Amino acid sequence: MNLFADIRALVLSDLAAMTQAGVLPSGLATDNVTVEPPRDAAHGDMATNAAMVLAKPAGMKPRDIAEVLAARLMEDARVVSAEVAGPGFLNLKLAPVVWQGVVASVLETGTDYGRSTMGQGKTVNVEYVSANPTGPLHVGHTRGAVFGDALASLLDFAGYEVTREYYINDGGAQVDVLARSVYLRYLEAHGQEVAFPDGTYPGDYLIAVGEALKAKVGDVYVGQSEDVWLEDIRDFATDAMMKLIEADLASLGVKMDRFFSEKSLYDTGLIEAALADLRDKGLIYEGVLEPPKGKKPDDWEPREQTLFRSTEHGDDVDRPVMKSDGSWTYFAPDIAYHYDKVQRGYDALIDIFGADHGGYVKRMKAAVSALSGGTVPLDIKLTQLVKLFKNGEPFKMSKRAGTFVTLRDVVEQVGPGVTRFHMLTRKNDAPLDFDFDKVLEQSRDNPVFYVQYAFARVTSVLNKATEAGVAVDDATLAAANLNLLDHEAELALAAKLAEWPRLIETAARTNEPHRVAFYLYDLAGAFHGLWNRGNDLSELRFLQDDPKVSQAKIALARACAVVIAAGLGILGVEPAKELR
RNA sequence: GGACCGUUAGCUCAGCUGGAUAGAGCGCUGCCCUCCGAAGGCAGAGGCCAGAGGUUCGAAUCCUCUACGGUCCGCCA
Repeated sequence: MNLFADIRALVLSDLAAMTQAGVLPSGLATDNVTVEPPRDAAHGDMATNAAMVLAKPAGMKPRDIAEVLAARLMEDARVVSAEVAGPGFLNLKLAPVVWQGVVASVLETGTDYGRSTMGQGKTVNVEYVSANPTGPLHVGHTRGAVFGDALASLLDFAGYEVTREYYINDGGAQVDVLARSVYLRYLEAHGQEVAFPDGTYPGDYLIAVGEALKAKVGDVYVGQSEDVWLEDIRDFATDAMMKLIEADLASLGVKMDRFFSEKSLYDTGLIEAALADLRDKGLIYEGVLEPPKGKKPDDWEPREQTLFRSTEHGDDVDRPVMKSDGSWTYFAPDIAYHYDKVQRGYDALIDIFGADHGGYVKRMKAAVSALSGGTVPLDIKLTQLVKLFKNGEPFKMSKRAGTFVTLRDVVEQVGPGVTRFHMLTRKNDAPLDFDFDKVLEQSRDNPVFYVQYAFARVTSVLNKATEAGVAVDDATLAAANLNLLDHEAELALAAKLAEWPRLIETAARTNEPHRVAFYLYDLAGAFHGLWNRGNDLSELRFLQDDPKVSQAKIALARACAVVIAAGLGILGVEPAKELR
């Protein structure tokens, strides 16, 4: 149930009737007719721009249309008043029974309230994290992980069929480096003194891998040359790293549906197939690129390479897919991977990259556009840097000084819920401050706490009511006499709940889960506001002497908690029944 | 030289498909704690939405240019 959609449907049906009656000319496009909450609550509950949108094509004055429409709208029982305002807005005031109905509806549908069918079961692949399998995840990955995971849940809630996917970069030189690093740890496990030259990974996390390798193969690789052990150790090490990464993700509550190996692309001929597809479309050629203007690399020399004509699909320059020595560039398996996603039949693709990969957006979009013939949209979301603070002081990370902050560090210090919620309190493309102390602060300016506090207060009210012998299970509350819920402040809070289904659709359409976090903060604020008014005005308290009245008011409180739980569920955060 | 992202209150940031007098928290000023959880509450001040053009009934929102900040720019991953 989406109240705004319901009222919009009412507006459209009245407009159709006006056309029927000859008031409006036929054939008017009503796509741009909106019904939304007015910015200023004094204007009423909802506003429609119908008269303004239609005035020009109908050749009529906005106010003339608005007045006729207003009269018709008021015939509906849900509409108390419809007033023409400003340049031709129609402000609607809705009957209390509408808002009371929202509360009942929330309690009847539970945390599924707001679930949308806008996705129509279309399949969407969300690829995120996709960090190199060479070590534990760090804070930067954390933001991508949280964002991607919340987005996936959001789309699921909005009616899409979502696949969460991780692309393992296990085909390039970096996994060879990993293998050599593990080999050194392996030698170390055999009691040898080793040094870690530049170009190897010295991290402690490989010590255990070296020992595990020793346990598995004994000393057969000791003293052997690289060509003997490289492939085997590479597989072993990559496997170990992916287990580590999966555990990191699990600590944050992220679970992928599928891990896709870059290496598998080489074995299956997918790269060749993808490139053949582009070649058939006339988008592959041999050529020489211009050097980049302004900043010419010192060692630049023109070389003929195999190029993808990405400029045909919106890119700025064509991109090499094969190096001059005949091996693939990094871009080639990327193309093949997206080719595979297209072949799998997804209706839409979403990639989450770190902002430092912003330069790859156009070429990836070009590739998908070319591979799918423009039929599969690819949206790429960039997540900006996370700036760490400790007690207000910038917290510098340094691998060398050992102050390198991993995902695990963050989760262990502040918990997965706080981490996830806080990471979503900024738009994905804006930098984010993360202060280890402030995110745990229990005050109004910490959104995580403020939302949880609202949920905890409701739990507290439910407990008190139960102690007083008042039945407060959801079924009872939904069937309570909600007509008793008639104070303007209470109806305003119910109206806030009515915005939830609409917010879901907006957030899903724009692929912006942070909107959910902001909404929850807003809803929590409205709830606390009503609570505070109860301090001065006892009739606004949730617990009353008359059990019937209590039930009606508690129904409203419980409905807020249900929506908060639903929203937190999308963000992957556990609601807290009590705070200490 | 080019591409992408950003620029909204003193600070940190929201702002829906273009909609009415642009919002929140912090900070500031004033008042308030016997009260369902004061881990605070209420009220107020504070804005040329970076600048300039354009599109239209209407622009923080769309387009163009400029300024400032960030990220990136042939075979690396």
